[in-house]
Amino acid sequence: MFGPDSGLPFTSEWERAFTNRLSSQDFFEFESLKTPFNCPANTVQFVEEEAPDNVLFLLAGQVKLSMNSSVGKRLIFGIANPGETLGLASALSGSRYDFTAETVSPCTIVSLGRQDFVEFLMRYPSAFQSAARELSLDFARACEHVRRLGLEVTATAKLARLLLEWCAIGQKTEGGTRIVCTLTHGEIGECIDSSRETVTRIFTDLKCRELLESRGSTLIISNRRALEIYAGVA
Amino acid sequence: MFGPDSGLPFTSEWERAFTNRLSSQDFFEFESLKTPFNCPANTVQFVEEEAPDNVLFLLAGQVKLSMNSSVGKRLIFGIANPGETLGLASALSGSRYDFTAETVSPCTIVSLGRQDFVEFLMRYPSAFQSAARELSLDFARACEHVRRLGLEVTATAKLARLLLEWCAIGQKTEGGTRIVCTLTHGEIGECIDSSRETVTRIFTDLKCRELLESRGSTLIISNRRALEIYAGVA
DNA sequence: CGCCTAATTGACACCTCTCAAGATATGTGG
DNA sequence: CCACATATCTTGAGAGGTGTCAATTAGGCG
Repeated sequence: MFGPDSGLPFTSEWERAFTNRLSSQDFFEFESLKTPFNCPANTVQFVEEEAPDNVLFLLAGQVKLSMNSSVGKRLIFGIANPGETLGLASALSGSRYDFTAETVSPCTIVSLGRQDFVEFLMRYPSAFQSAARELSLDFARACEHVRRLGLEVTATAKLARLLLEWCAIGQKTEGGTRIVCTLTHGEIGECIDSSRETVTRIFTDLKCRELLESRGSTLIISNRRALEIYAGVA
Repeated sequence: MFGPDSGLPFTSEWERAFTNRLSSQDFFEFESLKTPFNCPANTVQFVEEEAPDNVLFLLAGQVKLSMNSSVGKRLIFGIANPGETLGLASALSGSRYDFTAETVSPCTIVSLGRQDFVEFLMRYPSAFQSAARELSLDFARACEHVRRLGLEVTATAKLARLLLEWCAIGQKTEGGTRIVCTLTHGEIGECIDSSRETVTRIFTDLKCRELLESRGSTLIISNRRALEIYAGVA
């Protein structure tokens, strides 16, 4: 398995933070809690409203976090990347999962029992602090989602805001900011609460105005400021 | 000030949880961190995007939590009641406030410096756990808001879902569930991302269908199930 | 090459926003 | 108690954005 100096990826930032402070014995205790596994794409890890038995640590792959209504409508809450923790809020409060988690690519995941996880955190305040920080960031992301859905009036502004959020983690080049987006138009629509067709129309419009370029799954935004102004993003 | 057995209200559930486990000396250390004050209605406590210098504990009164766009649009995130902590996520991560907090009635508030608060939590894991639980509930509430805005299609469904959420904390009587709502139609609109007029129209419609009664600031929902079905709430 | 998914584009309907006018309620001062 | 001011609610009419349905094209993969 992984050790403090193994060089293998840690499950998340907080794990790296606290394993550095553990003795070998404590570290092995933590290791014994881990149950890693691999799974293919399109596998549901847990479903919203389910009781939170486990916390998941995403080592490799991507996981789609979504909310589903009984009438079939779906809203994509976000895409989790390696290093992120899934079901953290539910683990800490014991309330049911807030969203559904489904792999979008083959994943390596570590699963910890909720009780074991909580008890472990109680013994290592620095680990607890890191977990709390991650949870705070989850909260901030949820707030950002509320802003995107509720504060922007038109679908154009919502999409522009989403693109600008993606820019924050995109790669900056001389030609602009590059974003790799493997989502379909339909899925992008589920991120901003609009239809597949509307996303297509807005993309076409943005390309005509030279605010956006796309090559395959890569999006390029040459002038972020112009995009903000055109879409009237707050 | 307040002591473990003073009988006065505690700032929140987590405070009650951990003060019971503290020695007198530790308790007085916590007390020394507190800086309580009173303030009138319509006072802004902190603004979104501001650096989080303090954590606030609401002892009495109500505080409106909202998000504002640069073009004047506003979204009401929620109303905080006595016992709730404001700015908890920002305190733990250090990132800027996610929303604006403004009193809607005269309030009694305890303010703690962010650093003092975090250091205190690090020394008392049980307090930390309670704080984490409250933060998790904040996260769940944010998710619920995302659902309300994004998963429901019509304004009627969004409003119905909001009413049903309020029912959860409302008073159950033989005639139905009673909710005290001091928000104006315009403010309710800001909760569900629709206009003042739309709220009026939907309220009128619901009353005609006998799904809702209103007497002053009291709303009565006699048949929650019927409301769910009519609005097609997920 | 053929199939299948995704993207594209157009037409139309509908919900909701905006604007406008008026009614009702609440509060204030004489 | 009345007159007035302010805030909130109510209702109607028109316009615009977006969803839905439908038909076609493009792209990926065996």
